[in-house]
Amino acid sequence: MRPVRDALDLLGGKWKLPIIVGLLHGPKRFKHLQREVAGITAKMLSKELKELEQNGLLVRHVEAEGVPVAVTYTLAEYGEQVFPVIEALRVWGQLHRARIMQAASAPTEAAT
Amino acid sequence: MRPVRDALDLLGGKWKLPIIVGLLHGPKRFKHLQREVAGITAKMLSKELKELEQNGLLVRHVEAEGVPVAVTYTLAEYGEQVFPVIEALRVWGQLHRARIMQAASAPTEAAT
DNA sequence: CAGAATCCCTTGGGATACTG
DNA sequence: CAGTATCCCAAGGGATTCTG
Repeated sequence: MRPVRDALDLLGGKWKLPIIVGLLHGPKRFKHLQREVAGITAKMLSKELKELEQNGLLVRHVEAEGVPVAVTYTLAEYGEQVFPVIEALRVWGQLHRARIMQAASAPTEAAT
Repeated sequence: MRPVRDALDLLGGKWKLPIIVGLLHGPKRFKHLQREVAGITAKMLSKELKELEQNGLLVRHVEAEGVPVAVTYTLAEYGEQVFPVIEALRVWGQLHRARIMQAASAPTEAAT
């Protein structure tokens, strides 16, 4: 149980996992990432990225110092390791969706 | 991504997963479960159990109507399916612990 | 025992405006 | 573009007390 709590401490909350998902397919810029993670505000994204970076899950890289500065975020190896967690969630989430659909289309006993 | 969000909606938060872990090894009474899930208050446990039951993850069963009434909570098959998620979290959590330990005992480059 | 009720504080997080 | 700063509300969650 303890390891599970540890993981939950680092990956818990509304945004951590979705952000990691957004970075699974390669580095992304701040703005791009914000578009990827539907609904997140700049404030939250900034805050969460900071935490994920501090825990070594991802790496922040300043690409260009120009006036419109360019920064990219890349998943660290350590961050990529959470992939199985995401996969497990995805599988269960699909199971859930199927379950809901079925319940809606087959009110065999309950309703009436 | 959508399925992941769905799963997060049902399993997210501080207590849902720990409660499910507590029920993995068989049915438990309210009080027993509260002891199992370190730190949870009766209020939270009650609230979370209600939500988990409504989503079909577990089943509430009144064993005895006596004065000291007895109620047990059992993981439904649907709830057992989240086991892979918990396992993935546990594995990652252990990886994390190992990483922290190593960082603390081997300040090779960084420190000094 | 199993939980509901009340009170209250803390945190998450959205909106908007501003800066390097 | 990549954030930061401020304001502010709603939800999360703890402590305590009460009841069937």
